[in-house]
Order: sequence, then structure tokens, then C-alpha cells
Amino acid sequence: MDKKYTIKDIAKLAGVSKGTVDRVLHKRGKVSPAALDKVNEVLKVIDYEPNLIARNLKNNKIYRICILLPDPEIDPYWRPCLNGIDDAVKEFKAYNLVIETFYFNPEKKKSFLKANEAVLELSPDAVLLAPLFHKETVDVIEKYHSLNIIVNTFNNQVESSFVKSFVGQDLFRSGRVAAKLLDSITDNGQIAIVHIDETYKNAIHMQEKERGFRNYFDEKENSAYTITTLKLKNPNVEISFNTFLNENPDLSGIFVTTSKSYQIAKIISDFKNKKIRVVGYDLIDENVSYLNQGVIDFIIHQNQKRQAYLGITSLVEYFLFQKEIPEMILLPIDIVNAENAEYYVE
Amino acid sequence: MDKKYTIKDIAKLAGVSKGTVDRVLHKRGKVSPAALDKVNEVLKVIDYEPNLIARNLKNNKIYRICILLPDPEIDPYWRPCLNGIDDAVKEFKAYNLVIETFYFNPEKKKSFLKANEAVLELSPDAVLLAPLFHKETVDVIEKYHSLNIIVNTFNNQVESSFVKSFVGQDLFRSGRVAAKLLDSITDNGQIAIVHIDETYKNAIHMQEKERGFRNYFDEKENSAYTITTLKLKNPNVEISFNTFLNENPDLSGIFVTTSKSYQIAKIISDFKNKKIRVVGYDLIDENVSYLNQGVIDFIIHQNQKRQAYLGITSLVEYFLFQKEIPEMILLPIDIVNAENAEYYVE
DNA sequence: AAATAAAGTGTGTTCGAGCACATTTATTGT
DNA sequence: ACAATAAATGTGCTCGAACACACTTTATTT
Repeated sequence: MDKKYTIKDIAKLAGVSKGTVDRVLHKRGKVSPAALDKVNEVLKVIDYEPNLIARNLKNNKIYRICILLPDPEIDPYWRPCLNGIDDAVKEFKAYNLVIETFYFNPEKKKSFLKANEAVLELSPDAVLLAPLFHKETVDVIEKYHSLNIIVNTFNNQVESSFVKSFVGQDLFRSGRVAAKLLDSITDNGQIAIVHIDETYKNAIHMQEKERGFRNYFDEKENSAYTITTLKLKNPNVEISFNTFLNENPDLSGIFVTTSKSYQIAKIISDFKNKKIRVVGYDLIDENVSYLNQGVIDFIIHQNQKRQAYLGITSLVEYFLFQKEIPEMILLPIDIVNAENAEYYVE
Repeated sequence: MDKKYTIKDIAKLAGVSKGTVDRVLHKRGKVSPAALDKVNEVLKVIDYEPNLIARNLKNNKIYRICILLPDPEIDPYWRPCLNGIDDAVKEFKAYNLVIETFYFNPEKKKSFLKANEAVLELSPDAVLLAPLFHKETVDVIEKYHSLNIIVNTFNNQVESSFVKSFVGQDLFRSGRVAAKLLDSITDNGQIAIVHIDETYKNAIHMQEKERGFRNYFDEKENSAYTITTLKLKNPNVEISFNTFLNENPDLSGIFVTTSKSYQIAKIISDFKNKKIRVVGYDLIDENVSYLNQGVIDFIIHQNQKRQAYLGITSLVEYFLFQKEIPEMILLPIDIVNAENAEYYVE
């Protein structure tokens, strides 16, 4: 009754052979106008959907996907990605897929290049990478492209027409979200945007967040906030920031643009004069701990796990089921407080 | 080199036929100890993973899944579910699946029962339902179970050992999230928990949210809040709440436990005396509009779309790939403000 | 020891799409 | 009109797992 139509069914209905139907469906030509009409007539009436299972059984090529990201041992920010990768691997382990992960030292361009060389050795079908070093990334992307290897990026965006897809967040928007949060939890006064030195990290990341943050307050009429940008460098963060705190008694809110908000939290938790509100990024353990203590008020979740997961699954589904890969997948900007954190921590 | 092992490969390696390997893999018996050992020896060495594609090609049974939920025309809360269902249908349309949706009037038990009868007529393999009427739900679940039809629920939980899986949110926790939000955006004063009459809705829903909300403040030391619960009924919401507002000039925050926060927002947006903060539920248009106007501060997203989507996909993957269905899938409690709303609106 | 039952093993077909190749039909040139 | 060639069409095999069925070997009964 509601059995799916097969090519054989169409052939029978149209009074031709399955070979002809196949040629029509794939526009391979070598079909007479008469036969073409007959088949199209049938296709118009019935709703044919090729059986993906059967289609893929034949195509038993092994697809190889390589993922390149900074070593989570060096920067724990990337740890959740491993879970995302793991989920994807588990989900597709029954298919003809080889998914391999490569780490590089996020502080060393050489390490990044070396990892890419190792990937090239394997001549994979696709590469998913977290592009930290701009120039180097553009170069390797071109290399991959010339070898017909698909390149997708996640977390960081990079300008290159050779990148098929990007998974990440709108950082400008995420800055606005942070601004809105601080706006709602602080009374007027001074707000500090704090960039904590992460030498290697694409500075664009932090800049975009700052732009969004300031944009929110610029748009707001009669805003009585003063916004100051602070660039702190380890190991001087503590001293510099303490000085700043003492010089700015009006400070009511802090927006930390990196996952290092725990460093700021540590300082202000000793600083009992006044309640200062903090909004930061990323659910790493130290941050969650200060979130639970009430020192950090909100954390914006960048959802690295899902970024990695979607980066892989979109490639897998492209290879296995010829699903189109969207040029850009923007993940929601999740707002986390002490009460809903457990659902996002990975 | 890294081709996947097939049953044939195992057979060759073990020096038996693929029939014997098959019997070992499926524990069908009729295998001599000697042959069993040989096959197990090979299986120990190699990492065999059956090809799901091939497996499912053979099993060309058509699975029928029915979804029962309130008519979104009557309660727009359920509208996002349609998108979730749609996504799942699209994703699996190439497989042997029939997914059918049935609506019932959320105000009429009879309508619910009638919808279930229609479902029973089709004798599906599984049913996914939003259980509104407790007693009736328990009855139909028993009926389904006796007919070997799998029953999963979403959105509302119902006590029944016959339910295989539940997809939803922890409502107690969501009450706590709301409390934390109001706590962070209001100064001490009075807070109102507002239940707006939705006759049909399982009152447990709202009660759980209230319990969580109060629990947060109970746990908080030296909290200087007064918490009042208000039960409002349409069409008297406006009059009653205006009276309440006038009688309680100290009111600083409102927690609306249903998706009707726009009704409260409408009232307080005319009430210019003081800034009153509002936290409510669900991204329906009216609420988002007040969110953007700054009348509602936060909305908790119940993610109906994903609830429906996961409810279906878990069943599909169970049938198609014999994946286990988790007994309970708890979705994150998403916090939404005017800046990140666009990512959640469906 | 032969007959019969039981246990163990292998072979062959199926699922649906895809594609190579064989076969048939139509068209062109002489 | 009849090759020669081109165009159109159909047949049959493949992928891997699953399972029915036929066949062979071993065990049990008389």
C-alpha cells in the first residue's frame, strides 16, 4: 500500500526498462523523446525518492576526513571538541569512514604547518580545521584545494573562496549579547572590556566581540556608561588589573572577551568593596567554579563541541548522502548562568 | 588497506562459510564448538562493525510513527513542533518511514481520545505523544502497549512504566533558572509568580516551575525578597493584575510560568511608575516583541522544536539502526534575551 | 550395522541503485 | 536496398547482511 516506489516500479509503470529510468533520473542522455516522456509522466504522478541505503551500498569508497585543531593539553578551550568529534565518530562508525584528529601547538606556526603536512600525507577527502594563523591557513587551504581536498573551517573564520563551509558563532553578535547582559545586571557606571593576552589567538576574535559590545551601547540612547578597554598580558594580569580597580572605584561591570575570565574573577573575589558584575566566555572548569560562587554572573557558551560535531557531520552527510553543505552554520549564542550550566558543560 | 571487514572476510579468515559467521554473530546456534572458536578468534583480532547500509537494505519494512500533539491553531505554543517534525521527515524521507501527525483540541479530552482512536486505526509501530490529560493518557498508553506499539512522550511527563522514553525539560530546574535571572536583574523587593490560567494544561507544569523558583530563594541566605503567587484567569487577567500592581508598589520582578507573559508585559508597559522586570517562557511572537521592546527581560526557551525532533529521530534510529533510546532526554534550559533571540526563534 | 534423527555447514537469493555491456532499433551513406 | 554506423534500450551483475534451504557430517536409536 504505502511501499516506497523503486526504479523497477517506475520502469514497469512507464513500460520501459530500469536502465532507461536510470538514464532519465541521472540525465545521462541516450533516451528517446518518447521514452523520456513516458518516464517523466510517471515521475510527475508518483513521488519518487531514491533509496539512499541501496545507493550507498554500491559506493563502497572509504572517505577520509582529517580534523586539525590546537592541542587541548595546551589550551583547554578545545577540549570539548574532542567529545564532538567522538560523537560523530561513534555515530558513523558503521560507515566507510576514517576520521582522524591532528593537534598542533596554538603558539607555534611551525607546529600548525607540520600538522598540515601530516594530513597531506594521508591525502584525505576533506579537512576540517580551526584556522589560527591567518597567512599560513590561507596557504594550506590553497594547497588542499589544488589537490581537490575539501576544506571546512570551524570556530575561526578565514577569508578564502576555497573554504566550502564555516561553523561558528557571530562574534559581533556575541559581543552585543554580553553588552545586553551587563546592561541588565549593572546600574550605570563604568564598564571594562578586558582582553587577556592570548598571543596566538587571532586578535580579530576579541576585536569583533568588542565591536559588538560597544555597538550595543552606542545604539542605546542616554546610556550613562563609560566603557574602557583594557589589554592585559600574563603574567602581569593580576598587578595591572588591581591597579586598574583601585584607580576606578566606579567600576560596575567587566566583559572578558576570552575564556580567561577566571583570572579576573579571582582578583575581584578578593576585592570586597563593591559588587562588580562579570560576563565572560567558555565553560571551562575554573569559570564554572566562579560562576557557581557568584563571582562570574554570566558565561557565553561558544559551543565548541557542537561546532566540531557539525563540522564533521556536514562533511559526512555530504559524502555519504550528497547533502549540500551550508556555506555558513551559525550556532546560537547560549547564555549560561549558575543554574543552567550543567546542561552545557561537556 | 583500511577497507572495512565484511562477513565474507571473516569467513575466509576463519576458514568457514559466511553462513557460519552469521550464526555466530547473531547467536543463532547450530555452530560446532570448533567453528565457534575459529570465528571468535578472528573476531577478537579484527574490529568488525556490520555495515548498516547493507543490513537495512534487506530489511525493507515500512515503519510508521504517529505523533499526537495539541492543535497549534488553538495553542501556538505547539507551532515550533511542526518544524521539528518537518525536519525529521525531510531527513528521513529517503528511508522506509511514514510519519504522520495528529492534532487534538487541548481543551477537550474527547478530542484527545478521538485522535488516539485514529492513530490506533493505523496500527503504527510507535507513537510520540504530548500527554496533557493524565488519566486518559495512562489509559491510551496501556492500550498501545498491549498492541506492542512503542510509546514515547515529549514536553509533559507522565508516570507509566510503559513509556519507553521522555523528551523534555526539567521544570523544577527551569524555575530555578528563572529565579536566578530575576535575582540578578532586580534589587530586593517583592517578586510575583504569576500563573496565567490555561485550564487544560497540566497544572503540574506550573507547579514544578514555582517549586523550583521558590527553592532557589529558600536556599539563598539573607534574601530580602517577598514572593507572592498569583493565579490569574482570563478574561480577568488585566483587571486583577492592575489591582495587584496598585496594591504592591514594591513589586520589582515578575515570573510568568506560562507562555502568556505578553499579557503581563502589555499591562506593565502602560504602568510607567517603576521598572519592573519580567521573566517568562516561550518565544512566541508576542513575547519576542515585548522582549525587543525591553518590557520582558528574559525568556526561557522550552525548545519544543527540538523536543519533537529528538522524539522522532530517537524512534527512527531505534527502528532503522537499532540504536538504544535513552529513557530520558533532558534538553538544556536556554536563556534568551533580545540579543540572542533570533537564534532560537523557529 | 543400518536407519533415522539431529546437529552442523555451505550455497544461493534477496533488497534497490548504479553502471557496464550486450542487444535491439533507427538513421545515414552508398 | 543493404551495409555501416549511431542511437536507444534492456540485461545482468555488484555492493554486504540476512536468512531460507539444501546438503553433509555426527549422534542416537533399533
